[in-house]
Amino acid sequence: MLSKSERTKQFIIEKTAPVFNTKGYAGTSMNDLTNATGLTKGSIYGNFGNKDDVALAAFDYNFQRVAVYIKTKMDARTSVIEKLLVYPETYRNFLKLPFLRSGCPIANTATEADDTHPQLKEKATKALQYWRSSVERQLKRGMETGELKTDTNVNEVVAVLTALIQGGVLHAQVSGKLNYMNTAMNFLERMIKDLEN
Amino acid sequence: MLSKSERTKQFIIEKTAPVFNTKGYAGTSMNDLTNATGLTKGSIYGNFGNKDDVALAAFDYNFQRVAVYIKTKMDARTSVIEKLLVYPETYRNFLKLPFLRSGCPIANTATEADDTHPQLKEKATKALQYWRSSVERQLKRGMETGELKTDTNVNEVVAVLTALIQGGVLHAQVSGKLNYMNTAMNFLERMIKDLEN
DNA sequence: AAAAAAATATACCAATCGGTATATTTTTTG
DNA sequence: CAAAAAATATACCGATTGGTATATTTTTTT
Repeated sequence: MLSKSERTKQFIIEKTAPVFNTKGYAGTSMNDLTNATGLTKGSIYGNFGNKDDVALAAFDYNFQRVAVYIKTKMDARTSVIEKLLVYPETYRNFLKLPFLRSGCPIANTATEADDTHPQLKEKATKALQYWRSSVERQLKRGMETGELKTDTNVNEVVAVLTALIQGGVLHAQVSGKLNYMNTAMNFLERMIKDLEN
Repeated sequence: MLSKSERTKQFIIEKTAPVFNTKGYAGTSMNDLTNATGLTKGSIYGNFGNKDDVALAAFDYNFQRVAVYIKTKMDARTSVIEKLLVYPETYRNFLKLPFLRSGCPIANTATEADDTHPQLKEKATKALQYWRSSVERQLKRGMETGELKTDTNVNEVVAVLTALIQGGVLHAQVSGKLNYMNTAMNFLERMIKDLEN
């Protein structure tokens, strides 16, 4: 069984992660953290060294939730194209997913922490790298098995897929409307289906 | 001639705009503003009602600089396709442009001010609308003159163009590398050229 | 159940936050 | 060049910031 402190630590992360993703690192105060958890400052500082540590753990949690959600859906499918189609399907309805409602953790962290918080920025960098290499792996595997066209421009597909999603999320957040996201995802869907050999 | 206060007001905006775009609204303090301008707090509050007012004016300034830059380059060209190609050309080298170095004002504002600062969010919304309708107008004009294919999916081109740019800027910021941005811009360039009738 | 250890709450700290009243300087007007 | 007006600087305000020392409670061990 997990120790009390480990459970509380996890509890703090789960409760504060959405706050960090919504209000940003600089915009989230210790007061926000005590409100979100119902715990006192002393308790939070008993489990984390400082606010930074909570923010870093919260980012990992936020990113993992997205990553696990995508991976689970992909694992239930066989062909590479069907697996890749998880992306447009997911982000079409991203407002319905609680861990994506307040935006992509990578994008939110990247724009804020760019010059202000190096540790958070590095986490965002690693997360983006993970995402890209994950898509890249799928594409290469599909080319090896003969499912995808042999002349597939891997780098381009990766760049366009990720950029379309990030851009789409951003536009949906700003405009409050999903139609532009849907249009972008329609395009992405066709692009993915067009990879078939 | 501009009054002293009007000149100072402009001076404050110019000096603080990059700070807001880099550190974000919540991350920028009055102290940052006095440092950036060399003026005292009293002077800044003599020209602006509060910090919000400076931030809002700074956003307008940041966005206008990008908009004017793009428009100027476009006005020097005749065909719609050449005009649209200003986008990939510009964002390929966005790190060299001082007003784009710290990222797209819309993206930076959108991710931060989403739930925290309604006035800034509205400005970002308006700016994005302006951008989209500007691209849309070009496309429609191109279709009318017969320069572009008559079956051009206007909404889709607008959504993909803007999303690719926003996503590309974000990725470049996070990774510190321009290669993914360049790949995305290669794709965008081909897409634009492919609109020709 | 008692003792030891760990986790949480309370009460505080100095520093910084945005903002303001007032004094001083600079600009404009007569 | 004075006087009036406007702009800027100084010195302060209460509130909030992240953080900590210590007291209290809860959990774990014996």
